[in-house]
Amino acid sequence: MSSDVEGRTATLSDVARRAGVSIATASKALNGREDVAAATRRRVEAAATELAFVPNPMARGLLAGRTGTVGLLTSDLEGRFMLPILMGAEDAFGAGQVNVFLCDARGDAIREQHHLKALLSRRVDGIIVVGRQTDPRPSLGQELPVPVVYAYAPSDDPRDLSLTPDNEAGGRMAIEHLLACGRTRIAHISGDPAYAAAQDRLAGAQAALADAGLELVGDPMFSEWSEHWGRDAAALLLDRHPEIDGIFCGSDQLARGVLDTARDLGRRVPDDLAVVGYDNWEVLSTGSRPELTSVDANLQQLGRLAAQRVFDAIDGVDTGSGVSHVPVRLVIRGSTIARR
Amino acid sequence: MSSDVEGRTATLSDVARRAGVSIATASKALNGREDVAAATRRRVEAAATELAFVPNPMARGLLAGRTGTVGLLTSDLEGRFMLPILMGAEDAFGAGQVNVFLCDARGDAIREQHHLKALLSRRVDGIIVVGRQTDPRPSLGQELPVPVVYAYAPSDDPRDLSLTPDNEAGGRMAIEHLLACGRTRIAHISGDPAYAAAQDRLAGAQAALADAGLELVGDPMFSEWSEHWGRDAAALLLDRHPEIDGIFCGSDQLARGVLDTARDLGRRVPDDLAVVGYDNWEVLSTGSRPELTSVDANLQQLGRLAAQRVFDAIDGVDTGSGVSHVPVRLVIRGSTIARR
DNA sequence: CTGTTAGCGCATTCAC
DNA sequence: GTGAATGCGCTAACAG
Repeated sequence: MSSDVEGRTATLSDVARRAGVSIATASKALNGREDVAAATRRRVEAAATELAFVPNPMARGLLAGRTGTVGLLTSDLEGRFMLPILMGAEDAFGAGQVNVFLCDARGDAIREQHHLKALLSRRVDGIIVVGRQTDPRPSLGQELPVPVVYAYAPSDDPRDLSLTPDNEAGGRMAIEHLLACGRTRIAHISGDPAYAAAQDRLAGAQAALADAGLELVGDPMFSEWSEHWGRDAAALLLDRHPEIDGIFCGSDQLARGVLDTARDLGRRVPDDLAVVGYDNWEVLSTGSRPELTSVDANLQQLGRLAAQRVFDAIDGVDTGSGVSHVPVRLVIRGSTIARR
Repeated sequence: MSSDVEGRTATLSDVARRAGVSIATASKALNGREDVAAATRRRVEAAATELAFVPNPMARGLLAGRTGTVGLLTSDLEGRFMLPILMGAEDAFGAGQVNVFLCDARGDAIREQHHLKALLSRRVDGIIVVGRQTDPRPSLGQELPVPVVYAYAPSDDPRDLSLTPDNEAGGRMAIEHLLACGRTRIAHISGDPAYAAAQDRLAGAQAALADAGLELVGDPMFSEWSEHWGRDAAALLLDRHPEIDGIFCGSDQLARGVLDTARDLGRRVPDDLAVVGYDNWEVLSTGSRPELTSVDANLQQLGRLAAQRVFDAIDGVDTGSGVSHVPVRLVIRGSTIARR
């Protein structure tokens, strides 16, 4: 910032004047076009460096139509799922000289439209739409002038490209791990049954049990995604089905509640009762006693992938469409396998 | 997006043509300037609406020298403090037609410089620097062409403007509440003593106790910001000082650990032991049994304030400098006052 | 009150 | 090889 011309930040014409050439030549030289003499190019480049010249992206964008920016349109920044996705996306874009506009719709469709307009008017090159649940959300439509990728919450229109965690695989994985730990009398506690996430995880769990010739003990316990419900549901379940030796929970909060109740009832975890959570929300999963085995949705990876897809689409690569399920992984801790 | 002209997004000249006026008149009408006949204005506005006209910020910025964008430079998106600040800032800016560039330095000074350059080359009108601790951080310098406000982590240069939570007031508040609840034998458990936050909260607590002619019971217990340490520290404290009737914790995680230990030892909360946490991290503070009284740093408010300061500075209002301490508030729940 | 003119900073024809 | 001219979309002067 030190070598500005008269306090302004340097412009291309400043560079041209200093190098003793025309604006057009300076432009060509700096943009690496061929039809410019090597010596001239060096002079221009030197001048640009001395003036700390940085092309004005607005002037450039006005012509080119490409801005090197993308929009991140989140439905609601609150909630723990946004952040890792945001990080992944920002990371992937940042590495590619692209800057990210962050827009938070606060769960409001009107505001979302407003932000969408703002992003388009700024001529972003692409948009990632991040939802806070894995339930399908309304598509932004097919008429947009830039590629759009939906992350976490898939679009309800199959012509769109969506990336969402593979909750069914997560459910399978949790059960298969419990089975591998020798548990056969397994129950399931989850949150709001209206969530696709709750249903998908349950479906995966039931499929895995069926493969082993087993069934859930008791009915799946649905209510809300809270620690309180985890405590209450566990008390009810263990009272009615004392034989239970494993519980798969639809979230880490629920699992924390289950651990609490298990302790109250004198059930040792993992010896008497193995517990698996979901989300791998570290503050919960590593703060508990014992620490919590949990399914991790690889959200940061999901964010990076979404960014990659947007990149590809911008470059004209066909990225396909439909809902793509991103693999999840199981993080094993003391609530299923005792530490020595 | 439906009424675009020939597939392009509508431009001012499209609007002007449709309204049967000149471009300049259309511009004036839409920008609310006075010297336009009411009827003309209505015609232009109608045309703009029909064409879904949105002014191109790049063209606009090219003239104004102002882009209507700000940079949010975070040291590390991870961690729970960023999000509310981000939300507050995004909210405040979004309301003012300003869009936010999000840059995450990942705790790396090199990457921070790189992002700073990118932001400046995009001609942002201002920058908010968000740090993840309340310890002073290196200033970006005084030579920047745009106003900078530091949020959460203050700058180490008093010529900069910084907003940071008033941790000392938070400490005072917690103790005063415990005193008001009739507790007089109060201990303190905190995290890493190298954090300014830990020291400031302690200082506030000690000052409040001194005002009441009291002292902390035992030494402040410092180690790490974890639930595990909360459990261990509480066990140690209650063993050595069984008379303790109140514990002020430097974080909600610590407080959760304390609650756990209290239950193990058969101490009823809040009857035998009142517990105050810090941060009001809802997943922790409202999931516990009983729910946790906690100091809330009003981070969203802090983000909004920071945005407001940047606005003011952009508009040439003198925003002063130095570190400004944003008030905190106490959220009272069952861990200090029993619910009926 | 309205329209004409000029120019923000840059990349791109097209003559020279 | 180089430079003069044109225009991206818009707003600020001024003239009518």
